[in-house]
Amino acid sequence: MPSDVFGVLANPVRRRLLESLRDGPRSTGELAGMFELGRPAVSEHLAVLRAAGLVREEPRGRHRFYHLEPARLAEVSEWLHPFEHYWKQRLDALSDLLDEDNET
Amino acid sequence: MPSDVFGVLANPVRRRLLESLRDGPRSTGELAGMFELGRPAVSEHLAVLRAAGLVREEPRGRHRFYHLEPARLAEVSEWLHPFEHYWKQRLDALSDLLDEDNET
DNA sequence: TCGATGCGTCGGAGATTGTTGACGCGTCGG
DNA sequence: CCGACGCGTCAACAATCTCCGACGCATCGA
Repeated sequence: MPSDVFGVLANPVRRRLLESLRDGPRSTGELAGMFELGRPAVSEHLAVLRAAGLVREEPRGRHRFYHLEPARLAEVSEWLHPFEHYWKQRLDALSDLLDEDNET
Repeated sequence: MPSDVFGVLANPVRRRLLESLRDGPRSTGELAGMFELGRPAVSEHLAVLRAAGLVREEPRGRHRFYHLEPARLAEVSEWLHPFEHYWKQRLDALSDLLDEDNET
């Protein structure tokens, strides 16, 4: 039960769950059908995502729909930012070498 | 031995190692001194970072200096990008809501 | 050459994580 | 009212991570 966002994203199933939810809310069974995993496993992953505040659940009849709540992903983006400057500097130097008469 | 970048970043010690290396290359012992961890543990973490291509090692006498190699962090940034658009939109909508009415 | 230093690596103990099957609870259709 | 459905949760096992002490290898200083 990783409570920190980085730990949550370390699992590929959880990343794919978040990607799927970008297209709109999905029910548990719908999400579980996308993986070759048992439904309890997917349910656990959804619980982890929920505990981390990355999804919100909306009970609807006997289904439970999960909505994307990507606000906490900003923590990752902020951690990444100081490095971004570094690698973009390198990429810029590279593209300067590749085409010198093009400018953006 | 997580080989994927997300798994590597899941560990707080490895994240702090990368942060330290932003200020310039450091030797193993220098890095190990920053943590309340044994040197073998730090050495293992550095091996993980190296296997993921996030650091480069430069042997120098009996020391081994580690350099930051943040290029692969771009994978995380790229994965994050589609969500970034989403959460910035949500934050704007949130401030709009705060202006007119409140409700729990 | 010899001892000390800096480091990686191996084996194993302990903790954490991932997955499954079985079960219970609420909801819908007849 | 009753059986089927969708779902979460629990106990338990398997796999993975993390850490340490012990060891070996290369390098430096004397």
